[in-house]
Amino acid sequence: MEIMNTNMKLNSRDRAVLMRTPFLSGLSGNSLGRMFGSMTVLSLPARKSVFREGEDADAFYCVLSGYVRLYRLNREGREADIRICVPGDTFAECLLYGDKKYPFHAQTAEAATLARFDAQAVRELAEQESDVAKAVMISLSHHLLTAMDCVANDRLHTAPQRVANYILTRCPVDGGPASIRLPFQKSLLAGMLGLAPEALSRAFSALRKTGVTVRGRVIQVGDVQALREMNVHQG
Amino acid sequence: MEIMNTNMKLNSRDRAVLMRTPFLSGLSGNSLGRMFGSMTVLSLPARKSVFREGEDADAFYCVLSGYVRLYRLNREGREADIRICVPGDTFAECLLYGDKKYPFHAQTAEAATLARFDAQAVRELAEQESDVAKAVMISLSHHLLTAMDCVANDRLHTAPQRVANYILTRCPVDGGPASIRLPFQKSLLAGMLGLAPEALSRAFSALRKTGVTVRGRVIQVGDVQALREMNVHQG
DNA sequence: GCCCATATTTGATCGGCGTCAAAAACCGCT
DNA sequence: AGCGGTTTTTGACGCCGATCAAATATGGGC
Repeated sequence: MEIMNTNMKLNSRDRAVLMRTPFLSGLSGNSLGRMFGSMTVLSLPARKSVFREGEDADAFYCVLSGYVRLYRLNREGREADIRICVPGDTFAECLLYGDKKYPFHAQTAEAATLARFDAQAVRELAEQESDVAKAVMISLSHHLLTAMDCVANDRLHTAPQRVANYILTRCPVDGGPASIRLPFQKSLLAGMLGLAPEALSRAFSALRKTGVTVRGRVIQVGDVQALREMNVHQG
Repeated sequence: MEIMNTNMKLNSRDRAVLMRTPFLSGLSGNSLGRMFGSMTVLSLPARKSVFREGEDADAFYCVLSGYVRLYRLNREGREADIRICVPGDTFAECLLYGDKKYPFHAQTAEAATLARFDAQAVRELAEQESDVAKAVMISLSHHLLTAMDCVANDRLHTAPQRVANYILTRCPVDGGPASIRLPFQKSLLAGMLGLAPEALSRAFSALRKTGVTVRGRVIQVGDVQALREMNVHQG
């Protein structure tokens, strides 16, 4: 069942996440206050819809904890993830100057806390305060780059390459061995990479010969540099 | 060979295209004048690089005539289109508040005329003039929605479905027969839809049984409504 | 530590699309 | 209208990844 705490006080962790987002980190005290004024906080259980495609788009969101899937359905009901939002991510700001309807579904992937910003209020604020407008532009730019990356990645790389890329983005930059822990279920990662869970699983086993071992959520990389080069020489 | 006419006078057609872009159409006279001040016009022959991935990003562009491909390469040199820019489109505004380097290659697909805007100048202008900031936000929002559409489309639809969708976006909304003319080569359309040219060709022939006939650049649709429904019922 | 619901892996199969090569159609030119 | 370079289509083939089903691993609660 749904739990929604409007005007709930933020706990310190959530508050820290919120202040660190590109959206709020650059704001003056005045703008910040007004942004908080247009904001409410909500907590949702896992697999709960935040909004559905086609609904009136009257707010955008920032993830404070948990994960949110943005996805679309085809006519047969199969779903494809467009983006996985992690703590600190904002989503659906594109509606600020875009459509009047949400162009995709949003659903929590686990229990999540979200900050909800009233679209109309922020739109007006952005017209008046250049630091808010700048925050919106930074955020939109970043998401646009990420989305274009995603298109290129889907079109250029095979499943093992995408997985290797993902691992590399979460590894310390130097070569040598590394160990990372996935912050969420593998099925969520699969969707993020545009793969079926089975394909992700097979991609992991294909990477075994490049020194990648997986146990549960823990991924061990024998040699980060070698993994990077595998991606250069073959698929 | 390259022809670049800095401060060239715009012809009336190009000027009309430029004024109709979301970028300039909403600006006050003052902002408009300053935008023009940071702008130069260039004409390029077909297949000429506009900029390369990794170069310093010091300008963004608006297509006045012709087409520009934004694409990326994988390690084997295969290219994947990220976006095809048509007259009226701006591209690479994401650099305004994003990276310092272009994140993809841009190349003319045929002879093209482009307006080039100095990034630093527009960045400063956007800080001062809220109508410029708004234009940037509108443009970024729109491109973000388009890019997300593209991801969803790639992940959800087969080649014939993507082609049908493309045709439908260029058809009059009512049912009944329609005839459209592709504004560019089929190979460009293929890249736009994330397909090899051969796959596009086969997709067209798969659509024949739904009443789509292709001769050269002319596409005839027997029944727009039927095409729309084909997309509902099966791939 | 054990149990159970859930997540993940593995196997088998199949369709879709990329690639290479060759034939055909197209388009701009004269 | 005919010509020639380019684009598109068609055929043959193979690989990648989706799907379905069944086996196995995982991890949270007791």
